[in-house]
Amino acid sequence: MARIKDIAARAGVSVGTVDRVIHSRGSVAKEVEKKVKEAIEELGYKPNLAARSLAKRTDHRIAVVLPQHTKDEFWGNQTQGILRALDSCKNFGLRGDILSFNDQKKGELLKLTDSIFDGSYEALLIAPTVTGEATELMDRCESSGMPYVQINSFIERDGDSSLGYVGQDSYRSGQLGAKLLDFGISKGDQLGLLHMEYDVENSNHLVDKEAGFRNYLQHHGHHYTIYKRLSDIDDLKKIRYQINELLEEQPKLKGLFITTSRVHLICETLRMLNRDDIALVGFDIVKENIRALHNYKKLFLINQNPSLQGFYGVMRLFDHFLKNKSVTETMHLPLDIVTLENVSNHQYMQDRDNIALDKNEYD
Amino acid sequence: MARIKDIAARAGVSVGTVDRVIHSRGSVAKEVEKKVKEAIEELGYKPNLAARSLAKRTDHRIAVVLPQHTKDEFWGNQTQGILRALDSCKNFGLRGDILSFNDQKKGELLKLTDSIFDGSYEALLIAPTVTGEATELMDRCESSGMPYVQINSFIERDGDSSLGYVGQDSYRSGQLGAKLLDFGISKGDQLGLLHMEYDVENSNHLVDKEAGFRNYLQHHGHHYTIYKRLSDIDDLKKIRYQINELLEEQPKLKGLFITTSRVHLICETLRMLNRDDIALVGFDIVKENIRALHNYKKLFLINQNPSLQGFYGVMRLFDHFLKNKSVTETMHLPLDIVTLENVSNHQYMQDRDNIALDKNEYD
DNA sequence: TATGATATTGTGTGCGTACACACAAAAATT
DNA sequence: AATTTTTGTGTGTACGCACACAATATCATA
Repeated sequence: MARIKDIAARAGVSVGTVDRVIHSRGSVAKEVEKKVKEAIEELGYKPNLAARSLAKRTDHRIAVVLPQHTKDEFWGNQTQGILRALDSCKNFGLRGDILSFNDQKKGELLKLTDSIFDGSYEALLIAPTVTGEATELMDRCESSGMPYVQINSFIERDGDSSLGYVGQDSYRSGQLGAKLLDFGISKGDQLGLLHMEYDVENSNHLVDKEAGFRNYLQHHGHHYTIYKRLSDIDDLKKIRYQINELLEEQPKLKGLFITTSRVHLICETLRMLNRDDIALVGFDIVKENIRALHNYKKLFLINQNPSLQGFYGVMRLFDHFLKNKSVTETMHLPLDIVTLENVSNHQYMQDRDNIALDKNEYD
Repeated sequence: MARIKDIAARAGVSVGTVDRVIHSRGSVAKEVEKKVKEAIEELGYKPNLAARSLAKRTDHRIAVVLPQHTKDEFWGNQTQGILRALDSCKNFGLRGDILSFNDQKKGELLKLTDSIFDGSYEALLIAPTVTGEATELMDRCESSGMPYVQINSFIERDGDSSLGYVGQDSYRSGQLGAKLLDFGISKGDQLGLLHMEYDVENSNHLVDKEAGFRNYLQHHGHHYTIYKRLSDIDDLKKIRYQINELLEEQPKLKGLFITTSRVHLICETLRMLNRDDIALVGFDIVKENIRALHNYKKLFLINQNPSLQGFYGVMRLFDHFLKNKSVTETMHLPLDIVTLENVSNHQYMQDRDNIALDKNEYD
């Protein structure tokens, strides 16, 4: 393994010069720089990350901005992945704080602005679920030259500070849901899509899911599909009432695509109505949905790998700071189809994205 | 972050003594050892891996034993994952060589014995597809105290040197295939299982897949299922002949579970026979199967995450050597259901298990 | 030619750990 | 009592790199 010292010898200069070339610190004569770069090339030099992070005196601190978790699920999978990645990076000079905000209230995200930009952070990892406010934050990043990575939701923008997006491909998840339901029903049966969220228009991912769903069905001869929003999405009785109405109107309905993790409520409802012949596709491996998998045979969950989103999001910043490598491409994580038969493996993976990250001998 | 030096100060000893305690090198008075351990506890000391691997003069070398790849797919996904993991570990003192063997011929695996045990390797990562010979190798590991990790196939054994298994859960994949097919057919339709491999009995994973498949169907009222082995699995004409025969015998057959990656041959056959109404479930994201996804609508692939198997297998050895942490539990990777709609994400992931492992600035 | 300014290059130190070695004190042996 | 041996402990160096600083070369100007 070639070291800086070897490069220096090869190029006939000192390690200091090589260092300046590697880090573009300037003050190097052009022909010398060329010689050094050739030496680097010829010897196939790759910096030793262990040594590099050891030699760096200062940590890189990043602010992680996430929506608050609901009480009953305090450690969201997203957070888990982030914490694990941070844990594995801490020996290599990357540290992060999680700043959470209430995404149901306006203005809560922007309240974090001061903390984020008070000088203690070098980068931002953000789940921009609240489009407007998140955009403001990212603009501020641009103007102050602070790199940022988006996870979970994506707001298209092209600034120099952007380090891209790591997250799900909602459009494809819509297609996937359509394919599954299409596969599971018989000729002549009808399909439907159900939004269970308050503010659908302002949630990019819901809009995209619907678009993907429509796209698939249009290309596969389903022209009479039902698209609906539940007005009340928490109260089981009201849900039952609405669903019952829907089923009476649409006797041929045999498959429903629920665009959020609330699908377990529909499982419960349909079981009460004795209509568990209806195939369901919903989202996310959460407690209630896992339970639903046990009770409801025709249920598939699409898992968006939340913990990997967090994990790779952090890793992108790791690459940026520790490897001098800035990835900006979109990284779409796999969409997993989860059933009772494979849910255990997925749970396991969510617990431990990387065994290398596990607590070590002195934990 | 507490360092060894801090522990030493706290315990009133020198760093050398702390080092001896941490690594159980002996020559430490009992009461001193206790004091040091307390200090470690109180300060929450965690070794700095960067410094550790930098200070270690010697690399840990591991032998990776894999079946040869076929010509047209030289870099198996398995190998990819392993190479990536090795690449990311090389700065941290873990190196490995891949030793491959022809698993179609008897005795080929054992020919590697001398190379493995010639003293250049400290550990073994093995895909024990050939049960008998692999067992012999692992026994040798036990008697020489060399740790080993199994990937891909699992041979149950309990020796002190075993670092467990990282791989698929074949039984569950059989259940999963059954569930999918069951979901996709109508009442009264028939299902079947097709082995496309020469030596089914000696392939644990095929036996397990069949068992899982049977299990699911038995519990869901399918009592007339067809189980079959193709005698010729390479020649398309002969396959067509056999399949044609099968379909004539079983007019109600509407779904087939293919236990190997050769499912694309069945797709082709069924298309020629104009019978693409038959739902198919097969294994693995290989070129031919990806193509098949485009041509054959009712096809699902089960992905066993081969590259993650390799990745985590190596990481286990990383933990063992660099973190003094030995995991021995079985790690079953997620079984992904892959369709045309989500295959791109999976391909992407196979290309880059971890962006942290990507080639860096001087590649 | 001397002087200073600037551009370029070299040197030294420390990051946290592992490990070889030196050394002192205590114990065992003569 | 003198010696060897054992046991316990501390010290110093190196790993590869980043960075501060020292040193030297180059050049324009007086």
